[in-house]
Amino acid sequence: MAITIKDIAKKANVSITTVSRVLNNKTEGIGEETRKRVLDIIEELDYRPNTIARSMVTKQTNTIGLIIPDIRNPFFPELVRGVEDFANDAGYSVFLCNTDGSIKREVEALRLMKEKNVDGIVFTYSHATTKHPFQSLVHRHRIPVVLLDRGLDGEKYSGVYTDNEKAGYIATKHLIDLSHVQIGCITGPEHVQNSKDRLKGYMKALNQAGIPVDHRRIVSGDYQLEGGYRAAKALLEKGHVTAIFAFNDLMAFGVYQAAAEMGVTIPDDLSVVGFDNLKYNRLLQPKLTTIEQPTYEMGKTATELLLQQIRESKRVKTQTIYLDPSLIIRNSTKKRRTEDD
Amino acid sequence: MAITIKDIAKKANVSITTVSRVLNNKTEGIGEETRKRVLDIIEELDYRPNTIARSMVTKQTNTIGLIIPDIRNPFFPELVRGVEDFANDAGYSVFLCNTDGSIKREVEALRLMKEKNVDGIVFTYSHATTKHPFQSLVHRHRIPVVLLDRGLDGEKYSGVYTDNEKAGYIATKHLIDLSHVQIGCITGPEHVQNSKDRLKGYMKALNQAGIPVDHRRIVSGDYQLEGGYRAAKALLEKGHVTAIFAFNDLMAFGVYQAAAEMGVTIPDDLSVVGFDNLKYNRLLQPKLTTIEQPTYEMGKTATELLLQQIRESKRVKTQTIYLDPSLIIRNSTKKRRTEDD
DNA sequence: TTGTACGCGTTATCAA
DNA sequence: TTGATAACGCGTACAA
Repeated sequence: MAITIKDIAKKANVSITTVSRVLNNKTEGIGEETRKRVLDIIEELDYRPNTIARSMVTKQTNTIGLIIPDIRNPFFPELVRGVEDFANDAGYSVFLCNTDGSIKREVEALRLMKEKNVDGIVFTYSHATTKHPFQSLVHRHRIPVVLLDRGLDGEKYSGVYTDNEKAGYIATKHLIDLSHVQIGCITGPEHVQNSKDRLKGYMKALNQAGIPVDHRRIVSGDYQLEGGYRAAKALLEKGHVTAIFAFNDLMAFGVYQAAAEMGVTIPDDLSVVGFDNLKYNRLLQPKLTTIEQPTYEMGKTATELLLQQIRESKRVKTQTIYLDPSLIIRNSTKKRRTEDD
Repeated sequence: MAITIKDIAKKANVSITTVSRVLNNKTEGIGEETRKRVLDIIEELDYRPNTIARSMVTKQTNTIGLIIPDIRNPFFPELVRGVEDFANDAGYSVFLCNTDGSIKREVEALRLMKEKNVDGIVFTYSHATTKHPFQSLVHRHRIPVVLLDRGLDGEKYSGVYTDNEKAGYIATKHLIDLSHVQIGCITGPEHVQNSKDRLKGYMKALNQAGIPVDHRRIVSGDYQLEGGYRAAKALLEKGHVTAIFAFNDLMAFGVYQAAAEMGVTIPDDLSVVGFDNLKYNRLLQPKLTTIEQPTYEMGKTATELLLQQIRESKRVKTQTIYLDPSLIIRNSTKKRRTEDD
């Protein structure tokens, strides 16, 4: 059998209460002498309190859940480390759960987290619909939640996001500044909030420049390389684009592939802007102009917010934090060749 | 307050024992009628048993720990999904922990897992030294462990690996078959077992072909892009290599960068073989010849072994499983130009 | 300053 | 077929 608080108590000739006090650093009501004796014995036996038993009474597990679509999407590892590092430093462990963006699995994950009695959940919410069962679940269990990266209309829950509308705006503006007019864009899945916001920014930039929005130039992607490839093919075949704004780098990779196959040269024939500034996009030739979001930071911030919410369980007012994106100009964008050149 | 087994019992006019039986599908000793009644009420109240309380008595948490160096290394997400998917399907949750390959953090992670009472641990063991505190920890707590990807000399613990020696052999053999003689190699960190094994394979192939091993052609890397870059620069500057075998794709990426900077053309001036077959190495130009290992499968298999060990807690004999690597020939390797050409 | 005793929600043992 | 009750290991109100 594992060694328990009782064993320590017996060996130190004190009650378990006393040991418990020492364990929890209760300063008052304990003799310096006994404290030391207990501490020594704890050390000697390498005793660790049983967190399960402790949780039974404290109702806390020092554990949080992290629900994401798919860790294999290269955007997420950085985010996950942000969450993990902050959580660990604060004494929390994290359950990781992949849902592949399926509502069914999101609900399962949520239930699971509840059963595991996590103290809170960081959730990258793939479905920006208010009908998501998420709402009733969270509400019924009163479990602290912070949304991350992908949110929900309104500010009903705390959340940490990149300012996606702004990002979409500056990316598109950059292309406009390079004299591009026929600017295609490849969105993420339709139900993902950050994609919607990036699209807003895209349209805003066009409107502001007096360029009419042509819906044939807006193609749905899936945030995967393959979707970017297909979308780019469609855009390039229908012609009439001199630039493409892909809503993430992965899809921009697909654009590169499609362009290569079709004999379209980047950036001479086609300018490309991506999103995320993935570490390994430096492999691309030419180097990709892209939007950088502070991914690691986002994970950290979300976790910070969550722990805050957990500790001051009184209704801390929900906060929504938008972090600033920035445009990184490299070699995949270039001034459009005009008839005059 | 959350709803408990008591509430169900009261509402169904039965004892908690009966409810517990229904919950655990005890077939014998329960009336079909009462079972149904209880089940209905459980459904009606959407009751879920408290896993913590359950764990208190069963000594099982249905949780496993997964300890890896860094999820941001693109090799690991695939591995992690393999573990996660298998574990989840079997009703287990997984704690993820990054150690950055530091022994100190590995030990911390191990302790943490122990405190969280995980039923078992999947561990990618960065330090193939028998002095690792890991040993005493695991032994003292009698906690099932399966090593993954990176092991330990000997077969003291169950483990799932790629047959790295074979992989190193076929990669090198491929270069030799292309008439290369001056073949450099960039290893992983020195204390990592899989790097040692790959090196064995490399040497074996050279020996078999009667090519003397030149230790100036063996450079230590770190399994990171940057280390591959530095090592490649060293190899190319000292000259005398017409081919490089990088012990992972990430470092092969670094080789590409170094080559580009130094005006060395792949594959005309330099053949390159990588290792891992990362999904996004398809972005490289020319496409990378590499070793594929069944990463996802490895994660699955390791978890399968672990759960087996957990369930049949009687000393299941330790198993070591080697999965087969395969060589994927693309465009980064080419027959060496000889003086006769 | 220290200790006794109860409760957390569940399973398991034994009796009815 | 069912139920009363003792564990599991810890924190804590209350008593000493």
